[in-house]
Amino acid sequence: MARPTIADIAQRVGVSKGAVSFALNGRPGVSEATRARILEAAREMNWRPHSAARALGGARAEAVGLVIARPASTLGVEPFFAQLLSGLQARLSRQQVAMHLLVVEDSAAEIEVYREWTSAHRVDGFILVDPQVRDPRPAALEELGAPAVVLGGSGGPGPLSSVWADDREAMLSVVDYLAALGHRRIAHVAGLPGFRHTQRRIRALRDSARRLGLTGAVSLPTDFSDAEGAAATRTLLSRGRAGAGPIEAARPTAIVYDSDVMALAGLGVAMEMGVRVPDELSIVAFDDSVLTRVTHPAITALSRDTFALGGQVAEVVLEVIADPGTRRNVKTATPRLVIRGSTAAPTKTV
Amino acid sequence: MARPTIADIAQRVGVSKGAVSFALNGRPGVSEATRARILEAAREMNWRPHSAARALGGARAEAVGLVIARPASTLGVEPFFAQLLSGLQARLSRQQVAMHLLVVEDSAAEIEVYREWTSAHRVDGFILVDPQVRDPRPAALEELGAPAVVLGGSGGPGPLSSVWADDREAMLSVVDYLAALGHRRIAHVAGLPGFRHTQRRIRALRDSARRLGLTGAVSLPTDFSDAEGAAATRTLLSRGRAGAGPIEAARPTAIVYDSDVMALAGLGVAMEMGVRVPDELSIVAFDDSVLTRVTHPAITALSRDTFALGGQVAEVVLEVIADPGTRRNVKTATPRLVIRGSTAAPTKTV
DNA sequence: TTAGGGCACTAAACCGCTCTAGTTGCCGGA
DNA sequence: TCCGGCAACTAGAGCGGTTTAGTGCCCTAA
Repeated sequence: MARPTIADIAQRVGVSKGAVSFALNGRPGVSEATRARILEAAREMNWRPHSAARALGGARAEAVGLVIARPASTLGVEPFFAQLLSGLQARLSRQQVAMHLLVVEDSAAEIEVYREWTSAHRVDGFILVDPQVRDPRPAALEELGAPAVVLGGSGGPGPLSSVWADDREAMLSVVDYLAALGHRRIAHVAGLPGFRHTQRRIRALRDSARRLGLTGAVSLPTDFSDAEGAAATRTLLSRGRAGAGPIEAARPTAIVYDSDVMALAGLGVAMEMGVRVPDELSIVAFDDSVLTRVTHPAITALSRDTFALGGQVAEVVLEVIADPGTRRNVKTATPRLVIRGSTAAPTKTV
Repeated sequence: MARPTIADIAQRVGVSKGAVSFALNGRPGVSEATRARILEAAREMNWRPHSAARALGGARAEAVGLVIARPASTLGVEPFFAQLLSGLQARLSRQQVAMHLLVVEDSAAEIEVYREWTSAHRVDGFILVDPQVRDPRPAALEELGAPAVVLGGSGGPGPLSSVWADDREAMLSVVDYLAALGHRRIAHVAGLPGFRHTQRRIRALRDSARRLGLTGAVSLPTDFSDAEGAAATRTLLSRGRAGAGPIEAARPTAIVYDSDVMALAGLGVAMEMGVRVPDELSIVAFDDSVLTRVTHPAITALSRDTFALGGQVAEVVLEVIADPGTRRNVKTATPRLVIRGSTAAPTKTV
């Protein structure tokens, strides 16, 4: 038999479809003896449920959706995403919940996919990543009534659950640390300016600089690619070369990078330009991974357990799916600064 | 209205469900005027197809399945996987085909998931990764009649399509290169011994060593983790320290690593042990990524376009799904050796 | 004039499962 | 003895589509 259905089982055991359904789902309505016979027959016939048929009846899809609006090519570069995915999987697969994954062009396409997957009962909930400054997606998800959790959501208003880290506090800890070492000119190679967390970091740096009286604290936005990270570094390190620019345009003694990949690229540029790290330039990465640990010097980084983060996100999305009424707002541990060889007190040459 | 169905559309336009179905699927059977009215109504009512309902009727799921039997925690470490995923996505999303992703414990669980997803019409085909030496999975997929492509399949017998690279040739090119530099003692920190490609590489090294008359060519299997890579390196570099071991046990002058992560770990160990790279030890990675490019010295590596590889795999799986009769056996470009700073002629100290 | 064919469309079965509204048979109590 | 109640089970509608077997109707050609 191609694929046995409950009707086949019913026929074989000599009961009705309904009885088989009850038995297979552990529902009352059949005697234990009959249930045993049905289960045995199902096992023998190698029966598997047809989730599409169940979905039609309104059951769970046992899957969560993750739609990413980034060029697919950048996904593989960021260890962050892979780690996150791993963490998600680790938690989800414990309940045999799969992940439906799609990479799209932009937010509009992303919303359309939300629509389709929701109408089609293809997933039970969504994980929304890369929250933006004026982000149309949360409203769209609300309208659809789809359970969802925002990763990196600031925990602002709106009924969506979120899991987020305190970027502001993290940035402050970096600046404090660098300032304590004696750095006065701190630059920031930021990520995409449309991202919420990029904004939060930029603002934190600016505030912190004002408070500490640092001059020339500057944030350069990029697209997160190693290419733009390198370019930004080149720009920064070329400053004040010819000597007499204003103080703001003097070469920074420390650079904070919004991702490990960019920090790495920056380190490469520094070496290439003959700028010694950490003597002439301190480097801090706003994300930790294998990458930062294996370079020489190893890169001081804000470290967090991205794998665990994935697990937390999965946990919350499962909760929200189980009980759509709940709203969780989980603040994860603030990334901890791990001091490595790429940072030191600036030498007093300039 | 919560979610409009074709019945709602039919009622509104004043035609039958069948007519609506024909119109929405571009099938003949309705006049152009009616079709236009139906499409307009569908648009206005914000109708979306219900894929579960379609799946019940036997239609495509517009998704491919990827089940990975590895600890989820290792996924994030290997840039390879992320890159592959990106490449897959890039190709699949062009046709709005999603990916159904699940991480499981072992091959048995993997096969069970194949069963379930196939019976449930959840996916249209599978991508099978990490082919093993005596692998039960291809047979299981054949039995299920599920379209599938094996990534890294040797293109052996069996009706499954495959996409693979010539590991043997690649390994030969590495050994030839190292031998030409003057290396005689070449070690190999291999991956999981159960993997086909690990076996091919081990065999290629052994054959090559015999042909070139190299002594003490040895392969140490690992689990691909940086921890085991480091441990293997430590073992190798500790050899011949006290002096008078047999030649086979002397310290190698070159180590080939089966992954970039392990090569990185190995480089770290060498530095830590005070073994200078490349003077005292040459290092080659059997996989290229950001990782190998950013270290100092940068690591000589067998480079291939993993992103493109993902695209090829996606292409083949889409083909096989479109026409289950076809069997493609795509040999990808052999990884090309990119010479960087981690390899040099051995110094004649030993 | 009429048979025949094609077009536009309808009615209803069907996919596999769930779930509600019965129906049957048995048991205990009045 | 009869009836109510309950457990065990059945019948069948329904989920949202697709698809097949019609059904009129109009046009054309003999």
